Amino acid sequence: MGELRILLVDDHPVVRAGLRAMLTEFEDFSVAAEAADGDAALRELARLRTLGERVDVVLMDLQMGAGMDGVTATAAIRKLESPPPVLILTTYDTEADILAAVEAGASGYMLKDAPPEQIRQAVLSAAAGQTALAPKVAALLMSRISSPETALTTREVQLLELLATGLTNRAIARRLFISEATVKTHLVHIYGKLGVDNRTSAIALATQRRIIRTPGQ
Amino acid sequence: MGELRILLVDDHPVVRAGLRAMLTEFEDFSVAAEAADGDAALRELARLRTLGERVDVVLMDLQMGAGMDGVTATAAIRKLESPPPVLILTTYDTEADILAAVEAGASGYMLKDAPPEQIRQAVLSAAAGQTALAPKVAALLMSRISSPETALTTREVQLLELLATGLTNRAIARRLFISEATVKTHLVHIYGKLGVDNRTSAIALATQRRIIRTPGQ
DNA sequence: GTACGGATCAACCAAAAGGTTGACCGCCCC
DNA sequence: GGGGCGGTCAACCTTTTGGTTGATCCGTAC
Repeated sequence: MGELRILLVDDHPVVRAGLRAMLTEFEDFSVAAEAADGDAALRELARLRTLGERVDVVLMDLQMGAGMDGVTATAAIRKLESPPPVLILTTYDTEADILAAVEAGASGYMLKDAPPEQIRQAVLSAAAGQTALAPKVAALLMSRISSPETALTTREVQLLELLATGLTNRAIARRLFISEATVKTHLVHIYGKLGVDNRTSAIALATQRRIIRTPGQ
Repeated sequence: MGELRILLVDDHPVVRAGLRAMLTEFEDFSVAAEAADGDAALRELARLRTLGERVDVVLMDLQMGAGMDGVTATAAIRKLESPPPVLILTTYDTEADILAAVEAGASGYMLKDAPPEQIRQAVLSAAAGQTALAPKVAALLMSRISSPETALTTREVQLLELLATGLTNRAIARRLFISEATVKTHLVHIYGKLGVDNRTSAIALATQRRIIRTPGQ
């Protein structure tokens, strides 16, 4: 099928340069375009299509400093007609990131600390319509589907969000028009599900897993 | 002085490839060696010295997946005889990271989302024995010295970081080899400076003000 | 050399949070 | 229409945290 044409999406110029160097060195890869965020990626894709140029794989970071994030961009790309496969290449292997990416329609999920050969293989797999998952990611997905009982209820997530802003139990109770006893009950449930025993570790874990946004917005 | 010889320290092969490509493209730079963590960096430095090879600048990431972290490595390098300048190149611009790096003896602090030209300039500055700071970083340091009474001490920031990981006072005390009483004293000072009265709001505020990074690393 | 600030520790008390048991209600699902 | 689950509440007790006062040690700045 000739050379593989790739669209690089990452907000770090250093990383884009690295991927370009790494991918074009040995294999028959070429970089069709680069973008620093999701919006730019969609623009580039549209531009290349009007020019009649092919894009075989989109290599996408999830965390972008500004502009559209990688998950949103992936979902948008997958809604195009005959969309190119999107391979996620990111730093973090958190549950929420992975689940969000897969839900958005990503064809694979690789980590940036992977050796070049693994990344090249993943790009080839994605281009061939196959799924490419980093070993860590695959393991996490497997363990996740086997234990769904740890999921928090919406009320519990709501509590967790207020918790993260630094409110006391009494303040949370007043905010939600419930009693302090109920707040404590919810917290005990939350701690149990997250496997922690105090509010700060609950916040730390929930933030890590992207169950809530970073404290104080 | 001829070409500038650089030691790259970053746990991501992609980033190392990017820096290599970016730095060697136009300027008279050459990559003396690469390392994936602090231990490897020290080994490479020792190896190059026994070979009589010069290293003009160490380009160092702070966050390493495994092995010795960037701050520890920087401090270790600066303890060598006639140590090369260490230029930090990392993703985060939080107070905690910056202060730790400066204290460890870094010659500069740049962010990975900086344009290539800025990074090249910073490497040149560092090699010339000058200090190179990203604009954001410079601003933070300025504001800190202009209002020292509300500024947290490095020890306090360190405590705050441990706090955000969900550790109890006792656990923090053990981690830092100090008594629980001292931890409580520090916390009271932190609360006073931040204008809060409990640990969760301290974390929320410190995260908002970018004194620390999002909890749980 | 002394004054100051950072870091360390202790003792003490008050307040908040953590943990347990048990209970009631409303809703949805077989 | 009974069982399960999510949400609500109370009483009780233990542990942790918050707040205060006061003290020592060690650098550095003046």
